[in-house]
Amino acid sequence: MSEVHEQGGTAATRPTMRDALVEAAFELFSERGFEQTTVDDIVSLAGVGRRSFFRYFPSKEAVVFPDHDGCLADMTTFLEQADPSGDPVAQVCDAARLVLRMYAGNPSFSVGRYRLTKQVPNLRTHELSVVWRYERTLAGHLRTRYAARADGALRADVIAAAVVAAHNFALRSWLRSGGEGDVGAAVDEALQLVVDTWGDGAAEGRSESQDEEVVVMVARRGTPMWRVVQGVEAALEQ
Amino acid sequence: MSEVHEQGGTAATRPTMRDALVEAAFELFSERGFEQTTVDDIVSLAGVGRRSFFRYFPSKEAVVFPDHDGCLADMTTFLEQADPSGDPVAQVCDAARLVLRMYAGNPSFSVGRYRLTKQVPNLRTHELSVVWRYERTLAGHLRTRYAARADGALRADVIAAAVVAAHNFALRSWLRSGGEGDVGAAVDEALQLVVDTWGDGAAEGRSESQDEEVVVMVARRGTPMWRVVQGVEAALEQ
DNA sequence: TCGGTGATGGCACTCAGTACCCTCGATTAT
DNA sequence: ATAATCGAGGGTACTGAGTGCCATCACCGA
Repeated sequence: MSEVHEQGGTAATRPTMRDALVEAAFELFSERGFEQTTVDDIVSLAGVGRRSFFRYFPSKEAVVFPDHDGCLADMTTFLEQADPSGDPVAQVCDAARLVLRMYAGNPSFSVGRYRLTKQVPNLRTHELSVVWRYERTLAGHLRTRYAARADGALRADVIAAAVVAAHNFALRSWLRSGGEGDVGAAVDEALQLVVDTWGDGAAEGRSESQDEEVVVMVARRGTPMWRVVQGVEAALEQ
Repeated sequence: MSEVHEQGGTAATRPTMRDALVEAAFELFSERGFEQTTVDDIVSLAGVGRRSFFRYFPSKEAVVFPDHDGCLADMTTFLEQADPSGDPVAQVCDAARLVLRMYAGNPSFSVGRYRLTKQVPNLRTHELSVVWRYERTLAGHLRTRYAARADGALRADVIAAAVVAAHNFALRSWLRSGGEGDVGAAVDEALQLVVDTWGDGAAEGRSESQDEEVVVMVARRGTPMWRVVQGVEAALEQ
């Protein structure tokens, strides 16, 4: 387990300039707005050259989301190390909680950023692409775990979208409140809906394990046969 | 029911210039790529002034999605006119099918656009914001319909995300294939997963109709598959 | 001390997007 | 009929994001 993703090498050398840029950017963004702030304004406040800004951030929007690259990498390694026999839905929920932890770890920054992204269309769009990468990462994990199922890829995409939606629902509610209350509990509650619906021991009726010998398959009349077989197969052969 | 959203007034006057720009843009995009094409290239091929391009499209990316504004408006009116007593999940699925119809109504255009958006990050991001508007529209409908439930807003967001994910799963598969096969059926099948999970008469409390609707198959773990299939088949198809 | 490497600054350039103003044609009021 | 108005489009010039290229400087191994 490496450190919590200090993307530089030896701990304290790299962050200086990058952090200075982020700090300067947020100072200007919050006092005069995103679109009213030019990159030249940021670099002159940070006391660095203009060219250096684009060495650290690919665009002016990216400086608003400086921590997501590392978090995405953390999520990726987390899922790679996940137990191949555990409930994949629970695993992607835990992966989503990594993102939450990042937001909750810096409430004032997160709330400030939220207010900013809410107002600036460009930032909203950029946030969508950030969220999209998380969602694709979760979906990728689920796809490999559901590879045996005929509808595995579809299930993976749907569940990943549901997890992200539930996570964002609770997160945004917390951000809207200004960072008051227990986000962790709120996200747990929201994700519970997804786990109850899609996780192991939910849905098409593996009736818990009251016996360990019996499997119950529930299907609506008219369900295509292949779908039934799939469900039974998944339950029996796992 | 107005016409299928001819956003101009008297049918044939408006489209000329807008369509000419779209056509010119796609010709250049497909032959030399999106980023290698400037707005000046487009307007000179279309034979119009540069300023006119930005009168019709707010950005260079927007010309790639010329039909989504109208489709979003159609979706909005469709949901406004939806039966307040019908299954809201089925309604948002039908709303999603409006988008599908737009894609399916012009396969070659849709496939060309897909190949483009797959390669160009800027276009992928722009597509995300387009999809996001659809999702928020669906979620808004579900929120009003689920207003009575304590977790209504959460359910609305999760279901909307699931519908969009299922729709896009089938749509993208079709686009990847170059437009071969029956998209409608594929989307129906994908959305069925969502309806089965979240729609009226699914999951949580639909024990009231368990008699004529549901079949329960009980088997011991280790039962040969053919025996299970036999039993289920007998129960389902009698 | 020299050469290499990586981080940074500076300059110039392209191009998206916008503000402002012009032209032209059609409609309408006087 | 002429003038005023208005809407669609063209043209010019400007801002600012993002990039390519090169110079500089610090550090480091030989």
